[in-house]
Amino acid sequence: MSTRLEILVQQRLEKLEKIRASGIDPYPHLYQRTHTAQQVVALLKQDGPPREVKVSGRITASRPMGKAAFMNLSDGSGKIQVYVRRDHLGEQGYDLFKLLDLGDFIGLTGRPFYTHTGEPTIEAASLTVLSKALLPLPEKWHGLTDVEKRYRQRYLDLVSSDEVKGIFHTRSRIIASMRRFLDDLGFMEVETPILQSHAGGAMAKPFTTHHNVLDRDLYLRIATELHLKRLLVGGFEKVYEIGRIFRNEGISTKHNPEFTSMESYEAYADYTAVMSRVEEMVAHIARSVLGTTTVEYDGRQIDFTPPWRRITLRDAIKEQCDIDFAEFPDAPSLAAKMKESGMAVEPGLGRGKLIDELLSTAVEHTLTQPTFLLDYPVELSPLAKRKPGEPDLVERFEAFAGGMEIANAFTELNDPLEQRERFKEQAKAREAGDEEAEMPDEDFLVAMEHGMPPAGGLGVGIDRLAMLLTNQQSIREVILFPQLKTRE
RNA sequence: GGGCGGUUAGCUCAGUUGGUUAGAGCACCUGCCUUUUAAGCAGGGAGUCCGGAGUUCGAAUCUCCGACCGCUCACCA
Repeated sequence: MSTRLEILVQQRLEKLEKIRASGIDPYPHLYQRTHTAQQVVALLKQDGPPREVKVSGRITASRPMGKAAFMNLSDGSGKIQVYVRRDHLGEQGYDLFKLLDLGDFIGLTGRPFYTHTGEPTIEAASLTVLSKALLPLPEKWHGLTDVEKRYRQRYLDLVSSDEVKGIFHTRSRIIASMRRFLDDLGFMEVETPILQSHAGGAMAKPFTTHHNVLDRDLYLRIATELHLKRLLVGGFEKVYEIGRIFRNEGISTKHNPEFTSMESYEAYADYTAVMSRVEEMVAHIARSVLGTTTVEYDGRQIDFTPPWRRITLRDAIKEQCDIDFAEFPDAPSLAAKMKESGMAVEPGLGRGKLIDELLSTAVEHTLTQPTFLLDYPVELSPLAKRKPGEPDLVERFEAFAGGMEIANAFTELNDPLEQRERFKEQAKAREAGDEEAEMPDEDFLVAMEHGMPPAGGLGVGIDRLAMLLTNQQSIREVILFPQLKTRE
């Protein structure tokens, strides 16, 4: 800590002591306001004689003028100007005012009025210190622009930027709107374990942790899928879970090691039913949160109005790079074709991974408008049901918008014998070095052997949906406390 | 993990070819000011120039090593 900051803190500590010395508790327990800042502004617009109000908030600006001063007081609703006058407040009250700093929380009583310039203002009759701040806040005009500091000390970012506050408010409303949409359709929200002995339900590397008393390694979940399906076995026909998922993979503008997903499962539905559900849900959320289904993202308009474009993965790849993967029944021939088209192909990849490669390198970034890609290779989807008549494919779709995947869904595999076979294939891939291959989960298989109804399942990336609906190009702008390296 | 860029006062930023004591605005302190609003006027204090090593008579500036951040590529949702 530099000398200069120490001086600023020392000055505030001295003021704190002076407040204490005058018999005032600078950190009192309770202050019951009668109005928020916004309510005071509304009150002033009404007719009738102004009545006294009691408000509280943080001092965010101060303009002293000798024996009077104006302050800006910010609370959760907005800000209101405060006028303090020695004549009105009295000697003692004005002395207390002089011991206040930017950043302090105060309460005050007074009558609202309009100044000559028309600013809604409260003339303070009494001041109460609610919390003395010891450290200075970021500069009032530019706020906090140091990106690292914004993430590490998000509270300062929030204090100094209404825009940032707005993004997280919107995120909260997106999730609330999603809950309401699902609840209204009769879905039941549930909670399943984050600590798991098998990290299944997705192709991803898990975080490992350890339970001391049981002396067992556990994984942080990489998906909620396998537990939600157990609930289908148990007889809950429409369930969903909104929760944190952990994946031990790279960090980027589109990836955080922990992120929020919504997974839902509906008995007696298939992926076509889920598809309409997704487009309706996203349109509903956009409408209820933003008032429109057309949003601007990264300089382009995205229209979420249903129906969204539907195209098979095969056709989408054909469209972008003129490769029809159906014509290449095995990995070597597909890899050869990809190399022929000038693509760098990692050796040893299976056919499914090659197709995934085509999707992510050639197709994904082109999908600005909401698009469903349908029918994925079975190797990539060990938990999805095969497409009738096309044994290499499963009934699966992914939804894209703004060049990002935002949802993944399939008709759920409910044949326990086939599921067991699929797990075996995944185990082989894992032995061959594929760390992302599905871990066989015997307990889940036993559940399925007791009978799982046909069902449609869905996973939505909530952070990415929030990015799209708030026009943010980095996932860190929609996660309050994104993962950063700790300084050594 | 690779490439490129960045890190200077509490905050936002300048800093010339390597050259005197590293500057400005906000914030802070003192004085004046009872309708201001990025209040104003006058004065003042405040720095581990990200860390370390090196080159040099002399380094915020050049070189090397390291830390962290951003963008981007690869992996992933």
